Amino acid sequence: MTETSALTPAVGAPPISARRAKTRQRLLDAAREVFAREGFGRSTVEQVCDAAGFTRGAFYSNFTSLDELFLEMWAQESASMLGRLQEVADGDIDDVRDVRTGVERVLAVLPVDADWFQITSEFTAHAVRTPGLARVMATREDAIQDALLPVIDHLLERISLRVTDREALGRALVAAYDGTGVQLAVEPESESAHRHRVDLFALLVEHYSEPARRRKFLG
Amino acid sequence: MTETSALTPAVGAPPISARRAKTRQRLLDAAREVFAREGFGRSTVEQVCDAAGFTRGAFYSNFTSLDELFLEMWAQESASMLGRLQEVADGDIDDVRDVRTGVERVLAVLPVDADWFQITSEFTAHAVRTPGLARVMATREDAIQDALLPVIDHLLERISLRVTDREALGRALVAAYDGTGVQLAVEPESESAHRHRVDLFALLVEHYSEPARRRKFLG
DNA sequence: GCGTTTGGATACACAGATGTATCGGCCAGT
DNA sequence: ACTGGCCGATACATCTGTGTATCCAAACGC
Repeated sequence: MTETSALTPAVGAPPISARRAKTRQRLLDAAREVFAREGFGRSTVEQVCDAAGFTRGAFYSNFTSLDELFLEMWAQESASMLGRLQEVADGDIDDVRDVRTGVERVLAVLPVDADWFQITSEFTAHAVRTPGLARVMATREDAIQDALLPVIDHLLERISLRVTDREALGRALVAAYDGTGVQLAVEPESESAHRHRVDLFALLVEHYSEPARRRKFLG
Repeated sequence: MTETSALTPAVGAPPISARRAKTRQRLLDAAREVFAREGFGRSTVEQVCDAAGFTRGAFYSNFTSLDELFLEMWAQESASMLGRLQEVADGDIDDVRDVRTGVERVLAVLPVDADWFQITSEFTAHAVRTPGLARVMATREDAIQDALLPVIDHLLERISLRVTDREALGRALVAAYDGTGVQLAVEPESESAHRHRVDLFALLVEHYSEPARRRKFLG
């Protein structure tokens, strides 16, 4: 279900008071922290409540299960990421002169912290074996591509390039992001790991683009 | 001195009887199945024992914790994968005429099943927050590269190519493997997902290689 | 064959997590 | 202020998993 930011009270459901919204958010924030530290499977309701400064009563008043909390936290964080991506497209890109600087601009807004990688990684594993969640994951892939490609388009236009195969580029970038994420998480603070990530992204973008003015040569 | 039938007589440790080795293996096999189905964090000793057809007594007689069992299972599976990779290098490659067929040959021996992806994915997350295990992961990366690159070399030699930047290619391939693994797991049985994986591998190999006979042109 | 040893089964004591039922304080609106 | 309802705290019953101590049977040496 995509009852994401709870800004839209479902019809028939009681409206959410400001107080309630605040404790919900504190629980969500605490959950992110605890899941990252303990792992999703090993986290307990009580740990989350402790981290949020509540007792379990607050939790059961707001959520029915850890799974539900996890899902909402995930949706929130994903939405936030897509929002930041959008800001790159809307922001000032005059200083972007080549593919690399464009790539770095994009990567700067994506969450690189190990915490988020761990959460994502476990969620993925969890989702794969949970039919309902598998679709959430697939949807996420699509959403990322939908948000990412316009940004790429915009940046490439700035340097007179155009994407040749959007589908392939989108998939490859998502894969590259996930794959290099593992390496970044395993060897944190490694400068070379980050450089390799940028290299890989730039390579992909360049491979799937061509000069904007002319059609692709055949022959 | 009746230290007769020990397979690996670790100094100080009691030798492992054939019977013991067999139950250990049954537990290890069961663990792979249960971890994939339930997730590592949510698996219990009893679930593993049930799947293996034992009681918890057998488990505690052979392992001290689930972590230990997990680690041994992981090591076993990894070793098996590297072994199969080696077989590709040693096997008949006369029919490999281009990069794509070589890539397909390699990918065919790597474990593509969703089970293994899930296990790996959770283990990675787990390892990142467990200092001792992080090194195991880093070592695994190195081991994969060490096993993979000679195979690549061998296959490329067959079609008169040579690798230009081994380090970069190794990292990129591992990242591509992990990254596309997510996609394959999320949309199982998708033909296009597999094709995209092959495309990505081929692209990387081609980008990081050059004709074997001549040195790289500069200028 | 026959003890001896080895290895897995059984039983138990304990720790920790869950979910629910209930209570009480805090913040509206008048 | 007063009060009614919301919302988080508290207490309890229950369940599940763990680890260990002990028992019993099958395998091995002589």
